[in-house]
Amino acid sequence: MVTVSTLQSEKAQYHHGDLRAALVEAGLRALETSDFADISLRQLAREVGVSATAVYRHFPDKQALLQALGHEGMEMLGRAQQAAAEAAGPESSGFAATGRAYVRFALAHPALFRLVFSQCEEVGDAIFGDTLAARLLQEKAEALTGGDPQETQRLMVQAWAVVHGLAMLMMDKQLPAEDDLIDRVIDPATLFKR
Amino acid sequence: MVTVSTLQSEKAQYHHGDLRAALVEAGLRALETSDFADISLRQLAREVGVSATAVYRHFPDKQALLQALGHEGMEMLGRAQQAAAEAAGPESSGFAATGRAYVRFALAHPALFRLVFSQCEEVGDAIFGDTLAARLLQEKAEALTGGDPQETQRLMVQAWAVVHGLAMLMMDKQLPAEDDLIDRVIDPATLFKR
DNA sequence: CCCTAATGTTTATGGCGTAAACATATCTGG
DNA sequence: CCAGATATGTTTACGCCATAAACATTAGGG
Repeated sequence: MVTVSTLQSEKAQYHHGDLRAALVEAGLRALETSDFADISLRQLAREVGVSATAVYRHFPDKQALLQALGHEGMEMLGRAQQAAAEAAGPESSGFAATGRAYVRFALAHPALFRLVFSQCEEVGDAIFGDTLAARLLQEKAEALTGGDPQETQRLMVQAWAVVHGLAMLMMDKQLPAEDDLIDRVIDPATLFKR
Repeated sequence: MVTVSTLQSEKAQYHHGDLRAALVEAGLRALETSDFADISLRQLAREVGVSATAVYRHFPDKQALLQALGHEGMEMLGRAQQAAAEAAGPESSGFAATGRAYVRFALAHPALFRLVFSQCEEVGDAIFGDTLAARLLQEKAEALTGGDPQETQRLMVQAWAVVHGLAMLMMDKQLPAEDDLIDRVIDPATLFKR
């Protein structure tokens, strides 16, 4: 329990050290137990031990803080996808593993997942941009369509929509959040066989 | 412009007539232009011309008002599905028409659509319960699986997930909200051929 | 080494949800 | 027909929130 930038005692210091990072960290922690609609700047400030308005030295407004949290979440999701793709190896079914990782991430961090999609308009680009998961999916789709770009795009959108919809419906308790249902819905043998 | 329960002049009356219905109506109107996180009881009360706390004679709290709005939205969505199913006729492709109607409803009333799924846990039951759309979908799914109930359920969940995910991703600007993309993704010739 | 910019704090404003006490209209039974 | 009782609104009040403005402290570069 030591402050970041100095070796002084733990006595209250006027300057925090790295308030911005501390606020983001506190925000991510809050999102593990609260919906993002219930996050308050004052509460985060309190948790970090700083006055309510100190936040505004690092973020122009609440929206900007939420955006930073969303960006953080987006990178976490991207890393989860990447890790799943790597763990699955380069076989063609690796794509399904990334789909399952997508849904599991949403169920493990629902508030953060929702925040990501309500704050960032480029999640797809970030996740599908130039990642292993993206290459797996595109490879699979192209193999099935013989290279037709229109059809390839359709397959990729369908795949994304299925996992995103499944994640949403499970988070919203429209479907039971059960692993075997996830596995059955994202089974590449049925989802991509045609 | 006449009050509901009396024929008196339009002068301010102590009693409103049907405040509950007026609040729901105002709420639905507000949801056409604002996200549901931004609607306030005080604003709705103002619009209806009543004191801020009058709301509490008809709803225990804000959550209850939102729930009522969600219920209303759920029925609107159900009617849209039913209408689409009827308009498409009983051919097997009628199912696709209900899917397109689902996505178009979401894009036409995004705040209401989101509210429905954040307030009601039984949307699927309400929409898929005993409607024409539900019968079309189940028929189609059973025809493809030869009656296997497990497989039928999987197909139905996949179908719901695709349209729900597509709606969400388009609302969140992750995908362009274009009609021809909707049509291509929900084409029964590709979505259900296997 | 001082002074300037960066970073925090205090104070203030207006909006919000909601509880409590009070006011008025409608309904219901004698 | 009329007196409560009940339903429905209003006023007032409280504590929380986001945010703006003015002020305080500190760190770091000429």
